[in-house]
Amino acid sequence: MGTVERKEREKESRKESIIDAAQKVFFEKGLLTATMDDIAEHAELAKGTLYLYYRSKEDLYLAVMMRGLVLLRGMFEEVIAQHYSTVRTLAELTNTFVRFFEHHRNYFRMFHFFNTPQFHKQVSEEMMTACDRCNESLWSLATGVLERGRAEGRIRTELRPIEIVIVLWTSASSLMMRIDSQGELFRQKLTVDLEHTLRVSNILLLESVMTDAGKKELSELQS
Amino acid sequence: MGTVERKEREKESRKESIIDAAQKVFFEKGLLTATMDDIAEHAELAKGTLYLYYRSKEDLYLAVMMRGLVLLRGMFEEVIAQHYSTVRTLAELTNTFVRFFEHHRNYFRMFHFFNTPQFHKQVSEEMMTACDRCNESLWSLATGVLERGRAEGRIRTELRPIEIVIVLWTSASSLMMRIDSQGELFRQKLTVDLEHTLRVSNILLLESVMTDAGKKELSELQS
DNA sequence: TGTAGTTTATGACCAACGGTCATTTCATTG
DNA sequence: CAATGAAATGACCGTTGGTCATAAACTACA
Repeated sequence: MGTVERKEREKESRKESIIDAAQKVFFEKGLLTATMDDIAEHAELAKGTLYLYYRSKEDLYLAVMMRGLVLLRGMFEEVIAQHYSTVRTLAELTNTFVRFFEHHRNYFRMFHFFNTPQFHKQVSEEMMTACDRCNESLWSLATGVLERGRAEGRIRTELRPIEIVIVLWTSASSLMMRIDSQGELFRQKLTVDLEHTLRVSNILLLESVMTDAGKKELSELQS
Repeated sequence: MGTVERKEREKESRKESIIDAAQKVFFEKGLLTATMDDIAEHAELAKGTLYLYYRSKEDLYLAVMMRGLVLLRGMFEEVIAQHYSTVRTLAELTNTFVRFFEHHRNYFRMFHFFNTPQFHKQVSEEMMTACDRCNESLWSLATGVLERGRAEGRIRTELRPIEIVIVLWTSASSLMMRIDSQGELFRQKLTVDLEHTLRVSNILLLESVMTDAGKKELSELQS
């Protein structure tokens, strides 16, 4: 009598196929322009059915965004699995984040709304904590590396590892967000290449949290 | 026959009083929750009248936001007028930005939407360029200081002054934005004091764009 | 296989809201 | 005091997120 289990599986796969549809629509139109009717049509379901599986449009949006977080975490894990030196690992993690931005921009864009104040109110408690957990597990990969670097005397101690992650992540994200939305404007009106700004800024930030030993190793890596 | 001039003045003051009403409502409810009916009521006008003066809700929002930009620019100008040394001026500008965040948080919050991709589409061309100009004039205050610092050999040359401004501004803003929306969460769940993170991160960033001479002067200022 | 009972799906419907426009009100002018 | 033009109004519209009474599909058991 595996009926219950089968139902469970079916429910799960239905949820997934709804996310598939939502992803297509959100990627194409963004949060504000996408409509639930639109998603329902892509999912070949009635609108009401969507609400049996997700509490709100925003919940659905976050469900898609979490796929991006999981993807990025996988990329981070791959880097760490290479067992580079601490300093090199940090540099590679930074580059990986930039690569994620370049290759999976649709997912990256979704991260922005997670920081929008008004956005949170539309989201269910469960989905919010699920996202928080996912985000935390991502950051903890980096804090792990930083702790090792601290023990090795490569990382300065003014900031805790978690604080360093926050600074690096926040600063890189917001610069990439700006590239995404205003990159062309900056290039044309101010002749600024924000991609260049991003690369240099990442290096400067990394340097700024490293001891002299760390800086030395980092600069050797650049060449 | 100053009729035309008087009409012009009246129109201007009507626009201002609409912004007054909009400001009250936006401060209280934010962009998404605030409604045009709400603003109309506060302005003691019919909703249709608002649209005689502003093209859209978003235009109105930006009109309020620009007050914040102007206010901040004034604060920056005051700092510069003190004629501190270049390094000290930069440090003071950074602190001023943080102070603006602390004392005028309602304005600061509005800055966020300016970077939201979907947001731009609802905004009229004129309002957009007006904001751009305002923002530019703000940033150019800082680039001016940085250029002087460069000439004095206090500022590194890997990044152009405008790029440095972008990095400092973007990174500080996004950290403050996070403090605003998730500060308590971080304090409770990760025991992280993001205000502390912000202060240190600002110093690290400043250091990272300075030459040794600049760094020396900066560290003397801290004590 | 038939039927009672339960789960899942549906789409007409609702309320809220941004924005419009025909109509009215007000001010200016000669 | 009309005549003319500008400014203000609010009923109205289309869109959209979300709901819920009803229907369809599926399960379980006799």
